[in-house]
Amino acid sequence: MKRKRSYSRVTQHALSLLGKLIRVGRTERGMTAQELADRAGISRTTLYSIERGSTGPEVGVVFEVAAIVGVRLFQCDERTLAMHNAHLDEKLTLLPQSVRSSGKEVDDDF
Amino acid sequence: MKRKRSYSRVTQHALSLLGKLIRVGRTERGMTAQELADRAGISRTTLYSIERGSTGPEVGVVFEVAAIVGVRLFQCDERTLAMHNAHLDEKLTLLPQSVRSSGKEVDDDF
DNA sequence: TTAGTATGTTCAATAAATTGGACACGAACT
DNA sequence: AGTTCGTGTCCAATTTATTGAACATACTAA
Repeated sequence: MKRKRSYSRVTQHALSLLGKLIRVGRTERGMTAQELADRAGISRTTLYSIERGSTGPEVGVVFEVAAIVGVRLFQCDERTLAMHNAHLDEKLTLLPQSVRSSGKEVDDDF
Repeated sequence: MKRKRSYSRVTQHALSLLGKLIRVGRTERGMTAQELADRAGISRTTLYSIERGSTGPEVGVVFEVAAIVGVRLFQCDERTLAMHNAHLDEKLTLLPQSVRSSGKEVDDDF
């Protein structure tokens, strides 16, 4: 079966933006594409498609590259990241483990 | 050649966090995993691995799923996203188009 | 200007993700 | 209680991304 997908504009814009942020970050740090690719453990070809904002590359790789050039996805450091993680774990235990018909609104900051 | 990769903690934490945010968002909206998967045009299996914070899934798909359940990656709407995009385009034209490799120091502060 | 690199971009071979199916288990509803 | 449905998780077949090589172009420093 063919795997044809569509991506919303938000997604495309977000990816395009991320790619540009990575490119700017890389250039500002004086790294060549090859250097950054080596550091992230990927090929220059893949980095190229990431900087182009392609939808295909693996999340892990994209996040890694972003981290290397100082682009923080959640605008916070690792400590804060871990903290939010822990907090969400709590929250997840409070939510119903299985969605039946219609669960509703809980609200939380962040 | 086998593709063995390593992921920094920041990346792992970010992915873990994102997965949890997606799961919380989905649950709060009363969607089943299958519903969200259908909506994103992916299989439940893939959504599962996204919610688990796997590094493998495609960025595009992960971003799409996030968007559907209301998780904003850059903490802003599509308008702002497009604006930042345009701004970065300007910035990119100002930066040198090519980086000279000079064995320069890069600080990995993450 | 020229030599030496960095980048844009393509492509076939290879490695890996995605898929639907399957199953057990647990939670929610009557 | 029993039953239905959502989830956790594994799998082989299929679809896809990744890679390294290759090349042209474009930029930077001498």
